[in-house]
Amino acid sequence: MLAARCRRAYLGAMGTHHHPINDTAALKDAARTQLIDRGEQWTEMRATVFEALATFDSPASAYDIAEEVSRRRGKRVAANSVYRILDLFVGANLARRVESANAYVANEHPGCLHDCIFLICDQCGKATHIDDDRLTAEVRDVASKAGFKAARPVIEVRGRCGECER
Amino acid sequence: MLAARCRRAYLGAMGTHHHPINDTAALKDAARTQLIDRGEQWTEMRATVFEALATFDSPASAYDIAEEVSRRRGKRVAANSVYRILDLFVGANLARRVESANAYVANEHPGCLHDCIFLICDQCGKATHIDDDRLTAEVRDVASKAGFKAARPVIEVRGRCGECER
DNA sequence: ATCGATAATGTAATGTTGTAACCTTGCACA
DNA sequence: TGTGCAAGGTTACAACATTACATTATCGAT
Repeated sequence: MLAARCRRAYLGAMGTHHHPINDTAALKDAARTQLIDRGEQWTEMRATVFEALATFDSPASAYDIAEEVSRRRGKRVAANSVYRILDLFVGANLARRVESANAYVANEHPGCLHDCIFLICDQCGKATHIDDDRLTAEVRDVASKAGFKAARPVIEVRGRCGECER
Repeated sequence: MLAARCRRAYLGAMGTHHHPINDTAALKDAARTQLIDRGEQWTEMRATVFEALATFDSPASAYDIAEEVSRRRGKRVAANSVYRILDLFVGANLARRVESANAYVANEHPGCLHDCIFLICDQCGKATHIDDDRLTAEVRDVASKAGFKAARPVIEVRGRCGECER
């Protein structure tokens, strides 16, 4: 199962590591399990939002997602409903917010709680996700040395991805 | 002069360092010089926007700034005028955008081009700015190793400042 | 000094992102 | 059966950002 696998990776090494790539179905299932474990419900609506989110290949705005969910459900779903669910997902580590894009991505390894690093291409808009616990620990450390209690590091690198750079 | 002083600090060491604190007048003067050096005009409007920006003690939204500028000029100044000038300032390193707050802060050392790290307090809203070239270089390096050409690292730590934590 | 080119700012409208308040539905369980 | 609560719907609005086009200011060339 995804979460266990990730935990192993997380505990095993403090350096950069990778997560297996998952198809949407497995990812969705992992998300469902994760949410239920937290005592939350896995409803049709939430499932649809998660699926919609997971099928975008770039960070998607809440409005993008609302549109996709509306399409899938065959009826208009308002943005604020989507926001509620996205907030829930972010809180449960099923999704992440990309601050510099006002957009969201599915967490490829639900339940893992790394601080994460996003590389966002200004050309094609795609975001890739890196885990580097040593580096994020350093960011927290620098904050801490400044007398600041870090709750949530936001590390997002804007630039050009390999594809677009070529 | 500020810029020269900063350049020395920047070239001199690749580690954490600090910049002298400046009063608004000196800061404004440094900003003016910096902008003129880039072949841009230093107009009344721009001066007012810069002053307004510099007097906020937390990151200010474009609308906050528009309001303050309106007050100072005694007539309504529209948000888009402010956005234009803020974009110019950001491009000239006179100001920075805080992505996770949709807001702007004056650059305390105009003309310096560090990647910067912000610590933003979720309680009081204040942002403090840290330069740590070693750490930001590492962030760029991690991106680079992933085949990504880093243009602009966004490193913002959300949490509690020393004041609020007490 | 004035003319013309260009840069800066104004005006109005609109698009996008995010929240708040309140209502309805459906389900669990006394 | 009722009643309590979580999820989601509806409506309205607040906050952030951009676009297109008109007007005014600035500056260099003459």
